[in-house]
Amino acid sequence: MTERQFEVVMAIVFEYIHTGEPVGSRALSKKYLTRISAATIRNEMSDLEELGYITQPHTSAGRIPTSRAFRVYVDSILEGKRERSPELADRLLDLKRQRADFEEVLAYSSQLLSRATQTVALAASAPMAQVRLERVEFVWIDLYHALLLVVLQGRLIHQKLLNFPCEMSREILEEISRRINTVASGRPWDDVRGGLQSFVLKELTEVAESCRLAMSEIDSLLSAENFRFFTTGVHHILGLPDFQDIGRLQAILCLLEEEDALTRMVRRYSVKDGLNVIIGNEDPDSELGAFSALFSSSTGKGTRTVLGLIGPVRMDYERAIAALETVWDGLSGDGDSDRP
Amino acid sequence: MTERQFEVVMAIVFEYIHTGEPVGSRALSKKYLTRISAATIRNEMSDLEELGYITQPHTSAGRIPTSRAFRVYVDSILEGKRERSPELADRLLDLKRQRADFEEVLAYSSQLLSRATQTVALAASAPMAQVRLERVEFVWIDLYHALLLVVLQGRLIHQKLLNFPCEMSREILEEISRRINTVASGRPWDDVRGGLQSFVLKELTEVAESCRLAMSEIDSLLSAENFRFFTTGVHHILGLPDFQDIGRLQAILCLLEEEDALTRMVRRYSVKDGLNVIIGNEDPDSELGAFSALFSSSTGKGTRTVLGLIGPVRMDYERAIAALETVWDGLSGDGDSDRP
DNA sequence: ATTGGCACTCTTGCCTACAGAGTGCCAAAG
DNA sequence: CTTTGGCACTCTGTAGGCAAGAGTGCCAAT
Repeated sequence: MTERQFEVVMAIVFEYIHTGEPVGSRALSKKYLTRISAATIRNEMSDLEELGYITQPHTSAGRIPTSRAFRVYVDSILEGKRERSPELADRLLDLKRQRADFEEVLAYSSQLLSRATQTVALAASAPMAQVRLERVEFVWIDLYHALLLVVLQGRLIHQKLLNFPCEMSREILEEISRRINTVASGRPWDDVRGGLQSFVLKELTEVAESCRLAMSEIDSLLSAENFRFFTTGVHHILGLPDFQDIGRLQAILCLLEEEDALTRMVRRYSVKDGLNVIIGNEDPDSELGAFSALFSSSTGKGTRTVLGLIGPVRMDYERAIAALETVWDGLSGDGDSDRP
Repeated sequence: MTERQFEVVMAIVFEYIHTGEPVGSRALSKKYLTRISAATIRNEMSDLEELGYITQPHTSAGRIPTSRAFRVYVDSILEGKRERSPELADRLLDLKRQRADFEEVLAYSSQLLSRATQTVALAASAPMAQVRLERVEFVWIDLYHALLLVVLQGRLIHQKLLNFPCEMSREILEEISRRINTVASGRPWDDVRGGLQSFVLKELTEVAESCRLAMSEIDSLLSAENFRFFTTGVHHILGLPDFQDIGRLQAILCLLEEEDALTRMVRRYSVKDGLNVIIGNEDPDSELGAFSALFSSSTGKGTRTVLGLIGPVRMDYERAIAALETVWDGLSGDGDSDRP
């Protein structure tokens, strides 16, 4: 692709993002590429169509960029340096000042991002296999129930109400906590789970069944699948002019309502740390359909954190990327040691 | 309103619910009221329009029932006895068998109801002012943080991560728990909060600020406003033929995403126990717009539980009411003493 | 009080015509 | 060989006109 073809692609994507309508050669020549005439641009466009960067909805309409063109556009934005949008800075100060529960911070980040970009925002975190336990606690409720609390590094807390198959006194629960904490505190769960299981079971044979239950619940709480999601701003995408036809909206709503689907998506598109951009149906297996997604993710202290947004393919990537990076900085920043 | 007018209203509503189109006199005469002729029905319809039960979208179109007609229709359904739909019974067995966390049961009920009715379902619970505390527990995290657990009757657990303004040792936290539990266990929070506050503060002056924080957090956890919502099935209402026009959808999505708005609505429309039906813009202040809502609610053991669904005004109330009652029975049933 | 008949009204779908926008190609100029 | 202006062609979207269909309102007869 020549330098000039690149410029044409960039101009087409830019114009299309801002108008939503097929872009004609004359408009390009007038608004962006005044040096070259419409006829020349027509020739270039003809070539670009063959190369798969643009398409015509029908003969004698302007051109629409394909996902390939969006990819070029987005990559070009990502290459350059962006400055963080200053409007969000104030809000981020609040976010850092209130040293709240990390889950609250996630929820707030999601809200912030959604409002800033007018798209659906999504924040999530999940423990990794290498996560280190701070402490495990059983809060006795009654003879058959206890609340299992797993405190991870960085004040992340996971919990589950347990229903034991046999009677469990307060003392036995304390005994189990003590044993688990002795072995597991400060160590990666993956390293201790094997030894711990046999150790606890051997010592406490009369409540073995309940112990096994407790161990397996800790296991599933700490499994890498166990993302906790915060989605915000679904109503924003209803207002977009792109989605008159409701079918696509329905598809994305189904996706957002099903935690399994979200998990699949997040696991698939945040494999490498940092900012990932997934465009429309660039990947035919994605469940995004006519939507694009940006994900920023990182792994720290055994916890995987993801912040992302989902919007129309024809979204203002420049603004979206800037907003995501700003909020991400606030979320993962080492402001006051609130986070991995 | 005469007996025959009532029949006409019922027939119009029934037909409109099932076709979605204005109902003409001829169709009524043919399908529902074969004894009387179309002309007679036209006369009745003319009267019913004056009475405000039906409207014409334009001259020479069929009639559309107003919210007043829907009210008559729904009241007539509610008067009769309904049998519980047997298809849901199997699922409810599962729901009862797994004696899970009450919040999990709520979430599952919401899913069940949503799937059964193809509408948005909503389940919620909140403590009442008269709620009795089972126990209060502080789980020490570090010198400045603890997890506050408030265990209510019926194994309902509320929690909040606290961030203390001064150092709090494990021992002090245990001391505070012990004091609170001595006074508050098994008693209504409203009765003890006043005395408790001064009692705890007097004894533990050096950590007074932190104690005050803890007390006020318990207060807000137990405030009647503090509903926990589970909404499911938003994608269903996108498929409905009624909402081509996206504006109304956006309104309802905003409502569903904002907990404050949901709380307002639930508090307003579940004042009396049992089944409440709110129709379209029968109440001009409601934020439902073009939607109807059914709410079933009850107060038991100091906890208010609400199960409801939101669908188009033109919804199949008969099915919806049956489904809601079935799931509600399962949710609030005394199956195995899991609930208020 | 009820009913059949008839004129009137309003929507919907369909066809045509037409303006507008954009391309593709060609021939001329650089 | 590249660039450019010109021109014919194609497709969309909109507006107007027309006919069919559905439903009402009214009136006179039962």
